[in-house]
Amino acid sequence: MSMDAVFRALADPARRRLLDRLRARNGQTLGELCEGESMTRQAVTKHLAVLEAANLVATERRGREKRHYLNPLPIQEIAERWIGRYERARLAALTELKRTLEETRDE
Amino acid sequence: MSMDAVFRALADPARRRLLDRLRARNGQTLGELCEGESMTRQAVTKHLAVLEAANLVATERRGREKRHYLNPLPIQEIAERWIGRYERARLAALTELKRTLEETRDE
DNA sequence: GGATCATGCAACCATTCGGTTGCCTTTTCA
DNA sequence: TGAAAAGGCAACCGAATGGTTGCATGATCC
Repeated sequence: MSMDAVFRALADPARRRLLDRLRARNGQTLGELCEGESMTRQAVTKHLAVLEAANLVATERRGREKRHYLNPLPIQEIAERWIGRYERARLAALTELKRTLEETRDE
Repeated sequence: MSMDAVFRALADPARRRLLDRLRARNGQTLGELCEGESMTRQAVTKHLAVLEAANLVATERRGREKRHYLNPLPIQEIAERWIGRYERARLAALTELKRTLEETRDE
C-alpha cells in the first residue's frame, strides 16, 4: 500500500470532508454523499475514486446504488509510521530549547 | 494556522523528503538540501517556500546563506486534532466487526 | 576592487487537478 | 413495459502545480 496515495488523497479539503461524513455515518450512497456538497455528482465521484485508490474508502454495489465505507487503517498507518518520527523530533526540539535556555541563564 | 496548508504541503513526496532530511539534521542551508536531489535549486526553493508557508519550516538568514529549521508542531496538531477522530473510527469498526462475527456464529 | 559563492526573482512550459456538461447503462417500480 | 432513479463514461476547460532556464543581487574572500 502506497503512503503517497494516502497523503495526496488527504490533500484536498473536499475529500477530507467526505471522509468525515463517512465517519459520521458509514455506508452512504453516492447520492447521499452529494447532498449538501456544492459540486456536481461527477465531481464527488472523482473524489471518491481518489479515496478508493488510496484504500481509504471501500465500496459495495447494492442493486442500482453504491455504498461507501470508510477504511481508517491507512490513516492509522501514517500516524504510526510517519508522524511518530516527528513526535520524537518535537521532544528533541524541546530538549534543545531547554538546554539553550539554561545556557542563556548561565551567562 | 490553517491545517489545509499543512495537508497540501505534505502531499508531495519531495517535500516530505526535505522534512525528513531536516529531521535528520536541522539547520541545513539551501545548498545542502539540494545535494542528492534530482532537481534544480530553484525547484527545491519552491518546495521549501511551500513548507514555510505551512509553518513546517522556519528560516534564518546567516550572511549569504539561509538556514532551514524543522517545525514539527503543525504535524503534531494534525495528529491530535484530525487523526485522533479516525482512531475512534477504527475502534468502532473493530467493535462492529466483532459484533458481526458473533452474529454469524449464532446462525 | 573583483571573482566567486549562495541565494533570489521572473518568465515560461508541460502536466495534473478539480470541475463541468452531455450522454449512456442498469435497476427499480407502477 | 416503460418511466424514473442511481450511477458510469468520456470529452472538455481553466487554473494550479512542479519543474525548467536565465539573469540579478548580496556576501565572502583574495
